[in-house]
Amino acid sequence: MQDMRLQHIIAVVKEKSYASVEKLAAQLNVSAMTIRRDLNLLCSQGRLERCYGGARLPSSIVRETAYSEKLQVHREQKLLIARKALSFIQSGDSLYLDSGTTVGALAQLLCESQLDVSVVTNELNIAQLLAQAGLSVTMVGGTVNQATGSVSGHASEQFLRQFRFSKAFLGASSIDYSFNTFSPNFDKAYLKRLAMELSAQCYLLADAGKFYSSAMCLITSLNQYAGVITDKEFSKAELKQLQEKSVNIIPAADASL
Amino acid sequence: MQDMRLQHIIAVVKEKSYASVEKLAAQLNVSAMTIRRDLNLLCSQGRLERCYGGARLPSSIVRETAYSEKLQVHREQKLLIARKALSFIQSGDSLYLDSGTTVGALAQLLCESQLDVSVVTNELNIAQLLAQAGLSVTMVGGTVNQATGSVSGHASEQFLRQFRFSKAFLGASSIDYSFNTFSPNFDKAYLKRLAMELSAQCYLLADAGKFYSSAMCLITSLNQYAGVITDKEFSKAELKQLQEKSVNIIPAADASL
DNA sequence: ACAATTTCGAACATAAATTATCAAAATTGG
DNA sequence: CCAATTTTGATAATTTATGTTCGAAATTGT
Repeated sequence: MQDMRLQHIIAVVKEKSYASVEKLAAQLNVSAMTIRRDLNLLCSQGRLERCYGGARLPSSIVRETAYSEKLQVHREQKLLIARKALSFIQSGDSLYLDSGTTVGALAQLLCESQLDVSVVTNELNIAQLLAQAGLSVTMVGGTVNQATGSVSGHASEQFLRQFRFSKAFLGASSIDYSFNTFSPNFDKAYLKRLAMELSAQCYLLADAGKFYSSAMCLITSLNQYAGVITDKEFSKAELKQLQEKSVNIIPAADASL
Repeated sequence: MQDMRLQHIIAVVKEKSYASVEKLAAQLNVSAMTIRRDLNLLCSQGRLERCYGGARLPSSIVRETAYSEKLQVHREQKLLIARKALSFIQSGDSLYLDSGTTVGALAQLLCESQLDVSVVTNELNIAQLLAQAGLSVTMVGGTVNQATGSVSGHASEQFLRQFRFSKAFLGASSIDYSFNTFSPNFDKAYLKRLAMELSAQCYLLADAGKFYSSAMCLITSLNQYAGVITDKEFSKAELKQLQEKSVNIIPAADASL
């Protein structure tokens, strides 16, 4: 039943570019609480944006999200994931940090930590952040992507092959029902695969919203990562499936705090 | 509901380039206090600028990065030099933009221009700026320098050799009495020389303050540049000397304005 | 420079929306 | 059909948004 509701909500928001909790609750004959849960779900999937009293279309278009602003979205989850990831890093590691806001959060924590590591990254913001903090950073060369400020392409691949890493921390734009990771961009997907080849261990950082959707380009399957660090809570059925595919899920929120 | 209000306010300000607290309060059926709170919020986000009794469009669309702040020092001179440099660029050029604030000013102007050029740069800020403006940008890979946010080193040299440029715009930290250019860093000096080798024409951008001091590492002599764009006013004796050494000085401030 | 006027922002009060929590209802899998 | 899980609804506690008042600060006119 809730599937219908979600569809309806999306439709309404798309048409009117805004919908209030109250009206949706009346239209759909459910309580406001249920609508809020739906909106929060859709928001976490990036399908719309939440605001006090309702929801509106995601304003992702062109809106100049400064990097630090962008980090604010789902900041708690991302930080939780990043904190967990940080616990896998030791002084002396040679790291590859992929592009993306969750990995960006990890970079921030890395700055504040006293860890002595060498970092290679393909994202301009991350390179800048870490360099300012005095860490040893190498920027991957290549074609700069307008939207994300990351580099990719043939030149990047060639450049990256000169390195080897003890650990890589990667993002992905989505994860489908068969537990494969995806990126919307072929060059980026390839670069991620390459980084995985060059790393002794690699970890996927994925917030709950990344699950169960897919993008154009396949990266790899979840069991290729040494660990998948996520804040998503899995049902028993899901956990069983994941175990069958020998995927190593590392919950972001637990013990270490 | 305040989300809608913010949208409306932005729209009004964009259209009329100014909106008063009073009128907005009347239009939107809320108290003046609420409008003030909204305006202050939008102002803190840099989406508009506050003024007594209302708000107006932000004066510069350029964002408040630490970078563009840095450009403020000697901003007029740098912009004058950059504007002159811009006049040498045509659509179709393949450019190398060196690191440094004066070249950074050129990058800003390049963003605002409608020129269709391909750019390779070794500075993170410049890469980001140009990419956001939708230009075709390639970032040079390599070790990131903590202070400047530029890359250099062996990996950068190797990377750069893959390219050829129609024009290069370079900075220098100082110029001595014998009209040689200098950099405080060996790797950077080498990278600049390399960029010059790979470019059909190269221009030095140097504000008046750069003259008559020296740094550790020699780059090259002034006559190796196709042109030296500067705001410095030379004496007749100096001009004679420069002419003897066949240095092509291009005054930043003149005619074209 | 001074006073009159307007605008501003802090503090409080109130209303609305949200979250957290728990129990009831619906759904699912055997 | 029953037990286990998930979804939903109701309530209280919390957070957020808005309006009002009033003294301080800015602007204007003289």
